Amino acid sequence: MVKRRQHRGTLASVAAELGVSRTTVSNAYNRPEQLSAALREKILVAADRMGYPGPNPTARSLRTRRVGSLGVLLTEHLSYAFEDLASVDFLAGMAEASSGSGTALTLIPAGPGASPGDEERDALRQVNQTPVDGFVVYSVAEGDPHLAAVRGRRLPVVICDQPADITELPFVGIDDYAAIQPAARALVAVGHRRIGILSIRMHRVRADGHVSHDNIRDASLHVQRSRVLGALAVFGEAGLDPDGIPVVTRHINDRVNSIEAARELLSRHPDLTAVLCTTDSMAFGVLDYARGRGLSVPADLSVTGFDGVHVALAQGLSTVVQPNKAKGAAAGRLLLELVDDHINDRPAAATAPRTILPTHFHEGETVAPPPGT
Amino acid sequence: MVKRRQHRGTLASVAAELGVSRTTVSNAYNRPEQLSAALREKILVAADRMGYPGPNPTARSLRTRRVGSLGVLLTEHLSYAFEDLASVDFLAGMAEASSGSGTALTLIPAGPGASPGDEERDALRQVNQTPVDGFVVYSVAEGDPHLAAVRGRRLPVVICDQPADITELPFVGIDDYAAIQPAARALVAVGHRRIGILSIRMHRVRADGHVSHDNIRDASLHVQRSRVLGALAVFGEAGLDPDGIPVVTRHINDRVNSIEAARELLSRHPDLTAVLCTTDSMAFGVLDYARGRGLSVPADLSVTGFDGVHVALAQGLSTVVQPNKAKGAAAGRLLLELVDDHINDRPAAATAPRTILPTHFHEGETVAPPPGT
DNA sequence: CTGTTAGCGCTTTCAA
DNA sequence: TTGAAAGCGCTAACAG
Repeated sequence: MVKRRQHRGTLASVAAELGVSRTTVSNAYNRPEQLSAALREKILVAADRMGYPGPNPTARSLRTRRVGSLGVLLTEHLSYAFEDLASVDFLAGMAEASSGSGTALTLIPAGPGASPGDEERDALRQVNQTPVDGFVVYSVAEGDPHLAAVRGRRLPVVICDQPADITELPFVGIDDYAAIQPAARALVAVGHRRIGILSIRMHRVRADGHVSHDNIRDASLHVQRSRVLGALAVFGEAGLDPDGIPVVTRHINDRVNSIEAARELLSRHPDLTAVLCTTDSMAFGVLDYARGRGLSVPADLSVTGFDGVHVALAQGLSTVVQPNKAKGAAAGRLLLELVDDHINDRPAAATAPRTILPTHFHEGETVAPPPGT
Repeated sequence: MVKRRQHRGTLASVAAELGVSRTTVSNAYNRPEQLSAALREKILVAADRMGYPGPNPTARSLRTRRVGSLGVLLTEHLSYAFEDLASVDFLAGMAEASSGSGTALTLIPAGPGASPGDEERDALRQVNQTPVDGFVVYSVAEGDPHLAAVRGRRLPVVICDQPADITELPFVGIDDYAAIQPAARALVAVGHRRIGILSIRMHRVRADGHVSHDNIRDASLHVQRSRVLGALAVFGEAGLDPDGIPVVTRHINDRVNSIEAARELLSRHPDLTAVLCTTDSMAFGVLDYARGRGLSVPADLSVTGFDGVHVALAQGLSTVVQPNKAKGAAAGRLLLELVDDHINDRPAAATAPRTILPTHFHEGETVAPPPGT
């Protein structure tokens, strides 16, 4: 017996069928120039007839040390990522970068694992189990165990948005602290003095409701922290009492939670004349809530957002526009380069590149002087 | 020399370091109950110290024949998928299904390949190169070579939306022909007689502009074809001359193209009092165009959409609502089951399951009697 | 509870 | 142009 090497569809089985060597069949797929066109055609036809789908990608990866897919690690449940238009735009950018090079995109489920006690082991498992050539880590909290797991796996990594303080790793993001300031200034410029802030989560663990400013300062989610602090700085400079500015957060920024957050803020502080939001999704919540209460925006209440997603711009929201798609494209392209270097054993750059993309304030139509001015 | 088996970080190197066998180290990761807690801990700690990130997923996959990721094959360029809110909702559903089971999601770049001549070989390469446990094929044209490539690879497959006529493969979708009819009926019910139709592409190759009804009948994209034919049937029953109903298509349904399509339709047929669209995105294009021309909707022009994406409902568009997210979840769950059966050599069901999900018409506020009634 | 043996399917020198 | 040999890193029997 000839060592039953031709299970169902393997290179070996095709080679055996045709009486050529495995190398030759392999070459037919990977190095057309290494054999005659006629032989190549003969092999491909035979393979087709035998139902051989071509070299098994897993085996090939093991040998070549290249998978052909970039991993994307997203905060929290994967399905939230698709509900937030900003992260969808980011993914569109990544898709553009990766598909340009024929590389696939693998979305890693980074949800809180099945066993709450052993979150770290779960995270390790989720991250380590999936074959990829490198990772883009998108907007993850500082102490997230998934991030630790990604770093443990000796593969190229690009961080997008947060954590922002890991200088050893390449970074793509914006200057959140400065970016939000034009929105805050727009509000004080037209005379608002009683302003509230709505933000999505600042910590990995859920803690909805009013947050103290101390709490903000040691938030583990840098992006939200910077935006809130940036706005507070502007309000302080304008002579407002920073401590008089209520900040309400929600862990998830979907429709229901955003409306609920607006209700919490505005029913507890009915005197507010403006709400600054750290995402467009929360601003939509304020708009919805205001509509429900018969408040007119901006006559009765001014609102600003952050992100500049399509719908926000189309609806005339006054908001900070950040280049979400460009961010994804930049992160994707950078990672592709790093992967290439890594696979070819080229040394990494001495210092990790940091790309800070520009933002701008879109005036929109949801800011006006406070009522009675 | 001991056969330098400890390159940098391998199971073998950890085993050698500790003087145990590879099996034992493997068990420490995969079968905790097979060794003492103390030894396991010792191994895990040593691995950590040595910078061993745990079993290489590619090698593991090769051995276990399981990758831990589901492939999603999307029409056209990957980045379009993120621009269309309906497909984003679909992906959210898939993400929900897959992450529930700790499985990742791999998006296959199915764009028209680099070499236009050899599209088929390119498609094969893209599909065959990526390690996955199975595929969900989302809304792909009948003759698409990527679909052929997917079928060639002997892995479980679920088709979503189209092609609808491959009865050998499991299918998840809706009844497009019937689904659009309430929208068409809503228009004729209030008295519209001069109606235009806007649709996204019906063929794989780009062909923007007015299309003949013959052209529609042999469209390779079943979904669009069914929607248009379903609407035409209603109009015919209502006594309209089907041939008098202009149909305009665009290959891509982004904002710019949709507005442009609306312009083409309405400037060539200024007498139209209503536009039925086969996607919400195109309906938005009509709304935008109408606003630009000073036309009031629905007083001057009635509009209906299809998909029922969040924004459409929020904006009061009269549209057909289909359960995009549920479709993704159903397809994902089904594929997970099939993958499980496949890996455990359980035989597939004799007949491929077909899941047809329900749809409904959302009345909205963009349909009213034609002007002058 | 631990170790030995035998591959998973492929690519890659190197030699013919 | 083609082929033989040598693994890539791991896990699944099976036997101790």
